[in-house]
Amino acid sequence: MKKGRTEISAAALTYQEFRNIVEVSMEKICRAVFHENRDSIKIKKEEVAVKNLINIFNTTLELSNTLGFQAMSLRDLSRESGLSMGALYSYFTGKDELAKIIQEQGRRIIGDILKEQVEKGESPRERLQIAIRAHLFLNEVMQKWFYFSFMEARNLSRAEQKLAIESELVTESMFIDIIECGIARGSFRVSNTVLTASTIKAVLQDWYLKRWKYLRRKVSVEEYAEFIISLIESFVMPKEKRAK
Amino acid sequence: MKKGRTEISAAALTYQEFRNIVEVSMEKICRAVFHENRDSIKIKKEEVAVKNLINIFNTTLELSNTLGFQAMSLRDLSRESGLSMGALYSYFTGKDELAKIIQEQGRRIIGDILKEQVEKGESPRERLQIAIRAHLFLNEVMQKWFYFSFMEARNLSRAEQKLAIESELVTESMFIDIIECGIARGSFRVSNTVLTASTIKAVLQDWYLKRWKYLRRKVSVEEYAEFIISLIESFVMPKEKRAK
DNA sequence: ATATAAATAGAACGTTCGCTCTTTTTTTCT
DNA sequence: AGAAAAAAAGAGCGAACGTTCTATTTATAT
Repeated sequence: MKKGRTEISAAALTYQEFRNIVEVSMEKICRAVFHENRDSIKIKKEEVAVKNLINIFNTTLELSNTLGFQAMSLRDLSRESGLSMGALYSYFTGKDELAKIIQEQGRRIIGDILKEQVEKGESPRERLQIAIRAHLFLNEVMQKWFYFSFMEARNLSRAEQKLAIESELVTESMFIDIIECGIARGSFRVSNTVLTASTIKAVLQDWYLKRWKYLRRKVSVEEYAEFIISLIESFVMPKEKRAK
Repeated sequence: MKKGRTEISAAALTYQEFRNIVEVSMEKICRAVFHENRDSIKIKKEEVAVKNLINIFNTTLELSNTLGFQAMSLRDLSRESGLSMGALYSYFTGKDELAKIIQEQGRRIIGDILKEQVEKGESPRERLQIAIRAHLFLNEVMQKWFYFSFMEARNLSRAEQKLAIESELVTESMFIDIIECGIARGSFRVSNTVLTASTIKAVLQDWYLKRWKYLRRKVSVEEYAEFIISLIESFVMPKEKRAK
């Protein structure tokens, strides 16, 4: 058994297993984007479209993470992706729509995977642990997307901003539900459920916002996950219940 | 005594007192900017320069917080500040320098105030409480600056980025020192000092990164401060030592 | 009141941007 | 192999940007 890992959540995925799930999701998502936007995408053949969409999304995330989406010109994207300006415009109708699609599809992957994972847990404690690990592993695997999503939210349309905010609150609600369930069952004791859930989100978010820091210090995502779990459990659980 | 406020840190400032300190600092800082850049600023009279610098900085922060600094054109800044393009360029040599000056002066205010406040505390517990409150109160008063500083760090020069990172690490070191001192005196017990300090920074940062959330929920900065203090103390202090 | 200095105004310049459109290249099908 | 369809290429367009420059207005001093 891994250091610091409690037996209680053996059902949860490891980080490696997570990587594969997301890898597969990426292609599925690009295929979905292709089908949903058949009218605006000028490409007919699915294989060609999916291949280039993956390229475009990845290159956009790469460039946006260093320059910012605004500062990234479509000429930059053209050069780095190897596609001409004309070719790019066969895959989306404009720069704004490109950002919109990336945001939407990312939210979809994340929502699906998180929900699926958390439902595996049975006790509130187990669900809390799984939720923290799953969230952090997602942050790690899709780090560029999370960073992009957070930094570029300002430049979206009002409607898109609402969706991003809603998405944040839904994830937070997941933690609120887990905590409330734990309180009802007598295993948790919390002074302020909403602030507690909000704080959990904040420390999880730090993983992708300050990745340079954790990289420099050689903190692994598993190590960080176990630390955050111990921090939160020390706050929400009476000491005698925390023994393994 | 305020709800949730422990007697131990009566020496710490209230939020209102904090507001005044920063208000005064702003004019002092603009006066310093004027004197330090006398060669590049084309304005001769100090009163005129200081008045317009305050205007320019505040308008820039206002616009940058909604649009982003990149997306803010100098024509936007001209319109909103009431100064013409020509006038603007009498106060700085270019858009990049404007961002640089704002970052530098903000760091200066924050560094000065934080250090001064924390030195007031005597016991590690008191210093930890003061540091958390001071940091949060600063985040609140200078919220637009913090948001600007975080969001626009990518677009600075390499040298400026180093300074921003260094500044983050210095603040973190302050928490590390407090915790280590607490451990040495036997009042704290922590599994990982660096990660603990890092986590404190993360939850403090959330206050200005997600201000919309706390505004909507009507959480006051004082309430948030007391919550974070209770969270951190439950993690770093054995239960028996936390009694008031 | 007038001359001088200081500050502001805003048109003009060169560059780069998002985006379009026609031409060329590649692929597919008979 | 050759015709038709699909995809990629990249020059070109108008708009907006940062920046500069000269003309004009405002303040100061004699």
